[in-house]
Amino acid sequence: MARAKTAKPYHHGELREALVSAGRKLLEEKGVRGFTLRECARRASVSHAAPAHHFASIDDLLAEIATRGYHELTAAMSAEARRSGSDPAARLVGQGVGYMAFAAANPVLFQLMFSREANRFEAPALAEAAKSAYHLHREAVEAVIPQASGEVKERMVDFAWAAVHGFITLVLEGQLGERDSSRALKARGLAALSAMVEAVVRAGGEP
Amino acid sequence: MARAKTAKPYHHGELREALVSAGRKLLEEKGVRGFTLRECARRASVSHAAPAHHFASIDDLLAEIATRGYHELTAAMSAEARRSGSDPAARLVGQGVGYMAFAAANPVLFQLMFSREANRFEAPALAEAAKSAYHLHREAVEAVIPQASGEVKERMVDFAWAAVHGFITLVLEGQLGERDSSRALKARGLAALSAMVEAVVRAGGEP
DNA sequence: CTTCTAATCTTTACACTGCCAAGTCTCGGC
DNA sequence: GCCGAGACTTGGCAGTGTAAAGATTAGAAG
Repeated sequence: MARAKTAKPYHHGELREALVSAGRKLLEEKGVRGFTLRECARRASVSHAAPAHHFASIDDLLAEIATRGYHELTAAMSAEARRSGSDPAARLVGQGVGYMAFAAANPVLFQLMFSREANRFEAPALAEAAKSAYHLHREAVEAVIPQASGEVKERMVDFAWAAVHGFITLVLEGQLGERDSSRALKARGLAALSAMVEAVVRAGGEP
Repeated sequence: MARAKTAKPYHHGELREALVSAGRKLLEEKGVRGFTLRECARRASVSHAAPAHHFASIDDLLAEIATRGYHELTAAMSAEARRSGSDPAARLVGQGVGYMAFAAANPVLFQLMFSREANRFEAPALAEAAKSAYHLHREAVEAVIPQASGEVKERMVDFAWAAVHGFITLVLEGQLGERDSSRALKARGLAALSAMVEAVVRAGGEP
């Protein structure tokens, strides 16, 4: 029988993408505990069992969302680093700015990415995506202290990441006093980044 | 009618405590998403609706668990600081050790305490408990750099906490390479703490 | 163009969840 | 002894994840 043009087709066509996109919004709105497969399906205008053909389980969808988050995070970091010129220290600060901007724009996703919930469903693609972000950071730190020993470099890579990541985590959760986390990041983020880079330079320059 | 001694009494007696205790274990076992009110009730050998008389909702129970987590965290920090003697720098390192030990022993709870999920609870007692941990830390940092300006102190309080917190978060999630997070914390935790204190002392000593 | 297969989506079903309402039991004060 | 107030249970409802089976369609094979 002929179907009216406005009727929705039986096959969605890009359901996988639609689910990831809807899921991401839902995640930011309701948090990890409020995240629901059926609601994702609803927002994609599809039956509640449709997602099963694209994701084995709800954790599978969350893993995919987290993986894309890492890709976006990596992109944000390297884009901001590129904008910061060629000075290694400036580039490291730039990467940090990109890191913060992503976290501020996707706070719940950011926490999911760095939570046990994410790594639990062992997804190789997720681990891979996380690793590439790590390597980007490692190179940026090592470029700032090229003359330092391997041991010191190792420590400074950890230290720099920890300082930035910890700062963001605490701000996002409102632990550092400020109510508006986005404003707080802008206001104090650069100071935190500067302190971090300064500490790295000092530790790396004087053995 | 007379009841055998072995039969369980109709009134539990300490159900609230039992639920908190069971819930805490369940949380570490299954994660935030696997946490279930009915399973808590089951583990306390009680009907599924019993918890309602002690906690208004599942978030209420989670908030209570998180609140106690903060109390324990504060206790662990100050106990370890006390063990570290009177030198401010040593005490600050000690507090960090206590912080790390708590996080390593209760990784899921730790993440819950510092997650956006916890902010949705809107529990005054939770906020209060978090604040007291913050003040403990603030005092320890300020004691290391008593001559610094208020502005610098402020920044270093944030910086020190961020560095420690970030380090733990990354280790717990396995981002820093190591598989065994407990081992990684012991192996590299002290180095991270030393780097942090050193940076604070330098920034506070030279205006 | 027809046919057939595989992929996509829907319907139905089941065990589970949080929470609400209405009962049952037991303790503590009168 | 009684009786009210809590503490707890049973039963029920809407919502969840996911498994099974049927409906629909796209796209290849003929």
